[in-house]
Amino acid sequence: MAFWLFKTEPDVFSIDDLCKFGKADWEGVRNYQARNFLRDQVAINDQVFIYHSSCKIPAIAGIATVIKDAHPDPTQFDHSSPYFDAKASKTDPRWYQVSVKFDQKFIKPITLSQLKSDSNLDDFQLTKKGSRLSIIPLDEGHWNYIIDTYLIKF
DNA sequence: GCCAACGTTGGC
DNA sequence: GCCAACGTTGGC
Repeated sequence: MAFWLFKTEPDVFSIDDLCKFGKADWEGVRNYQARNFLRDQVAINDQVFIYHSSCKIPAIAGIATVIKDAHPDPTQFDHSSPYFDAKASKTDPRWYQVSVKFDQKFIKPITLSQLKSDSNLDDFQLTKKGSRLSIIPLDEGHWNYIIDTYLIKF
């Protein structure tokens, strides 16, 4: 089992949407490095931090679990989709998605500001300046550290 | 294969 | 809305 952070703009798709629908196809990833992670490494049962970006308080908002590994992202073939890609074909798909299920929404999101000020997370890609990757791997140590340190326990 | 121009991301 | 950082494109 591996650990990941998936970015999403909450105005487009939020942890609340994932909670409401229960599961989702993680569509619309249009960056080759992120695509390669999705296609080659993300596996069923992997754990995923759902991260809200481009919003008032950027933060890890909850957790999801991978329920289906890579398959072609159908929005690349859909002319009416903002994710349409004229250079992709069904015989030679360019973009992939995985499917995730809702696991939990944090009562208190773990903010980027918190993570950035933690020197134990200096080598976490998310906290690095100019990090734009939307699918970020993290090791089990980082995953557990973040949960143990920042998740409010009840 | 280099690199300038352009486009996008995303924090602030 | 600004802009730094990064990714992509395309001429040469």
